[in-house]
Amino acid sequence: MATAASNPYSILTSSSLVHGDSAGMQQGSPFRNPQKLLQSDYLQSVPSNGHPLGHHWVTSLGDGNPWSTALSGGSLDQQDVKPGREDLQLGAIIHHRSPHVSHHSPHTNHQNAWGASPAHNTSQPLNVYSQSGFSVSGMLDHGGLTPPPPSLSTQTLHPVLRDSDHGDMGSHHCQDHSDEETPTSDELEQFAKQFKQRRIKLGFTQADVGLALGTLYGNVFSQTTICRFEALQLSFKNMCKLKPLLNKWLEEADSSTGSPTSIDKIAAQGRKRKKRTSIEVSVKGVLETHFLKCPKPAAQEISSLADSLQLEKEVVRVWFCNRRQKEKRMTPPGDQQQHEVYSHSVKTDTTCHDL
DNA sequence: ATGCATGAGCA
DNA sequence: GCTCATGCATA
Repeated sequence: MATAASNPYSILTSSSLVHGDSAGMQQGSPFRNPQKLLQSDYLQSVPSNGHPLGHHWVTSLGDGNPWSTALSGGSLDQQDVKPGREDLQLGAIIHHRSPHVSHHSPHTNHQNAWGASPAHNTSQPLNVYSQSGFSVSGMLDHGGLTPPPPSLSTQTLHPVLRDSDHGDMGSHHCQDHSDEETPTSDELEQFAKQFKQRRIKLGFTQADVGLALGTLYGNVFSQTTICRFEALQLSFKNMCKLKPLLNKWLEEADSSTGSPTSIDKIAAQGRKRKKRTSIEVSVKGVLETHFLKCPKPAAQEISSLADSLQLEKEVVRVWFCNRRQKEKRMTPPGDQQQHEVYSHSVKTDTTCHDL
């Protein structure tokens, strides 16, 4: 059906012209308390952790072990630097907007869903921009926005789930932080919250920040990523990576307030993208059902599923990938409290034959 | 804000 | 083919 006949190259022009409108609506969501420490189902390979916690981080250790793969994979130290984006290296941080944004601090406290913070984890190989450490109290001097509530997260973090180095890759988690590397999950949560407040206060949209990061440090990020950061919808490692950058931006933005200037106009990307497939709700329901039964269907099963649903196999495959990924993040959309999710069998990750 | 998609790295 | 980071496109 839908082919990429539209305009793959969308030269967006107005994304930066908006007056923080997107920012205004972003905080509207009352949030969802990420309290579903679900997915204990596919933590098949966390047998000897010793801790019964069902945090998703644990599950990560099970099949993917982000700490290990990412560290060795190197996807952490460098992200793809769009070659065609240098043009936007203009002045990204220097466009101030109408300060119509007052404080609204939604502090919808959602306690960090990441109970497990690998305190030992990834000391980012990338540059650590952390030098001033983002003073919490120092940022309140503007509008008197209320500081984040005392995080009632008494559940602190678990000191490490267990070493991730199972002789897979060379040892490297030698985390000797000097200041604030490897923040705790709680710290990340607080930072994200404060970051959002400041950002809005300054009148920047998420997209602005993403662009600014590219201008300042060469790493462009999309509105999506900034959004997910603020919403804590990234992996712990990912959050750790972005935090220093965003922290730096905050400092820059704070010091350069009052420099109304050029808006940036970003160019588009050259990549052709498949038109987004819109899966019907009914079909989604079926997929969900299958997912609950088997989060990791075999290729064969995917095929049959795709066939019965009249979807491309690839679409189904990707759907499951995304679904799994979503489960690994926290703050699962639409869930307020934990519920006993699909926690049953599925120990046989590769062989779930049910349909 | 989020759903579907891409691509790198790994197994 | 999976995970993971990331983003275009869209609701």
